[in-house]
Amino acid sequence: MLDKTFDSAAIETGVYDRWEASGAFSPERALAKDPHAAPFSMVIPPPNVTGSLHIGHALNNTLQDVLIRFERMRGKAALWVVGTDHAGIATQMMVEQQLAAAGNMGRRDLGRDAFVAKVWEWKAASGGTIVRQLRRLGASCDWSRERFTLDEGLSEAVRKVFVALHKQKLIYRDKRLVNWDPRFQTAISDLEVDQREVEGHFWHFAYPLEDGSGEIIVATTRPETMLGDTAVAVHPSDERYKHLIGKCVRLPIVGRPIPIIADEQADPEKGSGAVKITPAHDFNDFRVGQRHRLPMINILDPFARLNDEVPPAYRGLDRFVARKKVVEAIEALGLLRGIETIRHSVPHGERSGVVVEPYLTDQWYVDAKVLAQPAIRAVEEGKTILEPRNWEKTYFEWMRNIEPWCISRQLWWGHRIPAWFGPDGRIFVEETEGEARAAALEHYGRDEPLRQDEDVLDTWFSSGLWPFSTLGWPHETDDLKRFYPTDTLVTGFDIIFYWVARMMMLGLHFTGQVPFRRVVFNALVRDAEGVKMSKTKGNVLDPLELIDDYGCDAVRFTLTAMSGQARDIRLSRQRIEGYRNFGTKLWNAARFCEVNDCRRAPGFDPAGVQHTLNRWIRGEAVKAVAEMTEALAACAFSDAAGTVYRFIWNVFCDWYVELAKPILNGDDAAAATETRATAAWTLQICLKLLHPISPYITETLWAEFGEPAEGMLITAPWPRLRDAWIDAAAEAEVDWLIALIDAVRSIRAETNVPQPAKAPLVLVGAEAATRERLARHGALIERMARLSGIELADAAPAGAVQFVIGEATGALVIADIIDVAAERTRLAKEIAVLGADADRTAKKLANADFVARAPEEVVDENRDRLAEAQSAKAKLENALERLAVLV
RNA sequence: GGACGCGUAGCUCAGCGGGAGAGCACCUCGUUGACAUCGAGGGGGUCGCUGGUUCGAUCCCAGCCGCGUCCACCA
Repeated sequence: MLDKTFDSAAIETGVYDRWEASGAFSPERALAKDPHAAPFSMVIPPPNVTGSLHIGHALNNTLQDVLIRFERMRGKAALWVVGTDHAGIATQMMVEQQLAAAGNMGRRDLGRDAFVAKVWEWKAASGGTIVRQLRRLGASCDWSRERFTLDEGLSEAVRKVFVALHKQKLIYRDKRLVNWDPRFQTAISDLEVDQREVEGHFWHFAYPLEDGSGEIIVATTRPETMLGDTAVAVHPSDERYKHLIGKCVRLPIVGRPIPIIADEQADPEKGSGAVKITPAHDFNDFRVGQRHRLPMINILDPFARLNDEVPPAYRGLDRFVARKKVVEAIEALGLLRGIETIRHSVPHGERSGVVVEPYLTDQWYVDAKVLAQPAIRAVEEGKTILEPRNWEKTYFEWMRNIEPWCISRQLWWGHRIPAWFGPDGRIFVEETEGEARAAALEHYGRDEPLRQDEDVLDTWFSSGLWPFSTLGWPHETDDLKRFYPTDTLVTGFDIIFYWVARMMMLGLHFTGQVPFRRVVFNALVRDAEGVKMSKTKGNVLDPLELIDDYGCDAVRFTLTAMSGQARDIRLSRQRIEGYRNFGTKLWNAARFCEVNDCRRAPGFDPAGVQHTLNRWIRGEAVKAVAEMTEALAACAFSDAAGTVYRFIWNVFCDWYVELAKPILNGDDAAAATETRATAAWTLQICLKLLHPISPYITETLWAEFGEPAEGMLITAPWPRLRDAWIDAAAEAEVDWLIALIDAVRSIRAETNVPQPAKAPLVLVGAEAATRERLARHGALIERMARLSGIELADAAPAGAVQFVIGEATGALVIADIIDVAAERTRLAKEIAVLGADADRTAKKLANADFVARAPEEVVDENRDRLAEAQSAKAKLENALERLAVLV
């Protein structure tokens, strides 16, 4: 017996464990049943191991779970690979903070091995948070295949890929400017740099010419970099400076003579037209420096403090302290020529939040340009489809202009780069130290000490291998053969470059196949005001808290329903509440079935139902299943949610159940029996259709209303109904019934007939077919429309309120209650509307161009519309006349 | 500077060539045996603006206005 009230918390407990114990999450189950079951595979965007489930994860994983549950029910060998990402910087930072907070030794004091051990300790103790939370969300991923980007198998894949790319010269070492994060003292990739608008200043400095013949003015937003200037550039065709090219200025403070050079980099339109060149600390200046073979003076240490390349007074100063001091010194020298306050964008480390510095170091790079070509082609050729399709343009744009990818990080937590340096700096890149030694021995002819590269790889390097490394690559495993390429990747568009593009490049290069056939980008979740949720803003909605408050099913349904093609979702508690009510509605519909003994009838065949109502709902079910199947197959999640919502609430509950009541309580035992079985059958369809989105309530109800032979709902077969079960006659009849009941209800409310009062209905001008329908459903109509009886007549009785239903006119006899003036107004309004419609349509049909050019069915449709409007108008006009007679 | 997206009912959004829909909110009525986390009914929109294409434009095209995001650049 179902509880009277629906309590999500009560039904959610235990269900997940039963699913997991049943083996439903693994594809082996489907394969045992059918060894030829088509595979369907997906890999989870691995959440950071440090993470906890935020609303974005909730959305992303709900959608994946909807898909995998749907495909599983469709009988596919459905595999959803799960796992976590070691998240280099994020994790290292978190453990460092915890060490500091606990008053422990810092990372550097601890030393590398001890620190990394601490991180593993932390991972073992607390790394499982997000994984537990995924279970809470109902995610039906295959835990037996859970992976971690730093586990042994994935590490093997990483080493293999690195070494192979190195041997193919697609990974190389280079000394060039990188984005340096002074907080973490590591290089970061271009993608990890955020441009942030800040208040700043634009300082104009005069650099005196060495021969004392004058000065040249340059401008900068970073005055401290002048200590590393090695030239001043002017545009070659700039007449103002032509005579100075080749001369030198004496760099203030430093006293170093530096040349005035001609380079296109200098823009005559900007500032003075002359620009200071600091090759070691500016990306543009670096290129100028290369062109002119200028000295590159690195003036910073890894903490962005000034180093020994600058005058003693500045050494060891923080860059911002030095900045102030340089300005003061320039001013004291009388060389400050102006200060402007400006807003400009300054590069910040996205994780550290500090200003990053262009910094000259040796780093490892991937030649992304080469790897990008097949990845571009695969999308051009449709081997991988990005949805919504307009993301393909963004993808192409980035891929076609891709820059070398800096993959080394000066961190400790991550995949250590498999490169060993010999005493002379020669590098041996091999998968193991043993192989590196062997290579070194061969090269040197004797055993020389080797030192492994201290750096680790960018986290995205290992996540880039995720779709195939998790399936066992580089080994030719059964999983790899069966499940690669994966089918669909559901992810956020914010990581299209970081992750999707890299998986495309690495996947294609190492497997020769695309990593996934379809990428579906889900929206970004924002708060009700459209602001991106963030902890600092305090506008986060915690999905776990929402699950506690409204139930997992409601949260999942809300996220699914709101995940349209739009770029962002504005989530509010109110919205979730609405969908929580939807669950309650289904619960109560099931209770109705229970109370009315609508239980599955063994051997029931929907093909054989006789009663109009049952033939009708059978057809509605066919349509709902078709729509739902199409929507889910196309990842049109919000359409799917809308379809099942309407079918359950507006079709099944609002009409089928209501219309079934008189039958269930009526005298026709055969009809009642058939209706019980049909109701139970329809409820099963409802449960199946809703299950991918709201798995808990449906699984719970399935325990009572499901087919025992089909087992748990999670693995029950998706409904396959016959189109032939759509019965046009039944559809027309029930549509008519609904229209009639709607019309009566509407009139009653508009004319303020008290809710409990009953009135007789007179139908005028009903044709034979309508009379038959009336005979069949009279009792039902009386109940639903609260009528005291239905009669057929040639004319409406005086004082009745009239309305049009098909070819007939309905007359509600409520003379004792009627407000004649109000009724006249009502009729006049209706007539006016119909008249306007008729006029417009008539005008259209009078247009020769329209009749000649519009498709025939549109013209016919308008003719019908005109006829109907005219006929209805005439009937109401007649009613209005009779009303006048009455008065 | 380049790219993408969005402006439709009070709010959030769907529709994307043939007289605009949903949910929530609002108003009225209702404790009939699934459900007041409900039921019945209702009000509310020159579909951002201006042109163009078309027999016909919320829908297609162009321009403009407003909002958002990403990329690049800013000595």
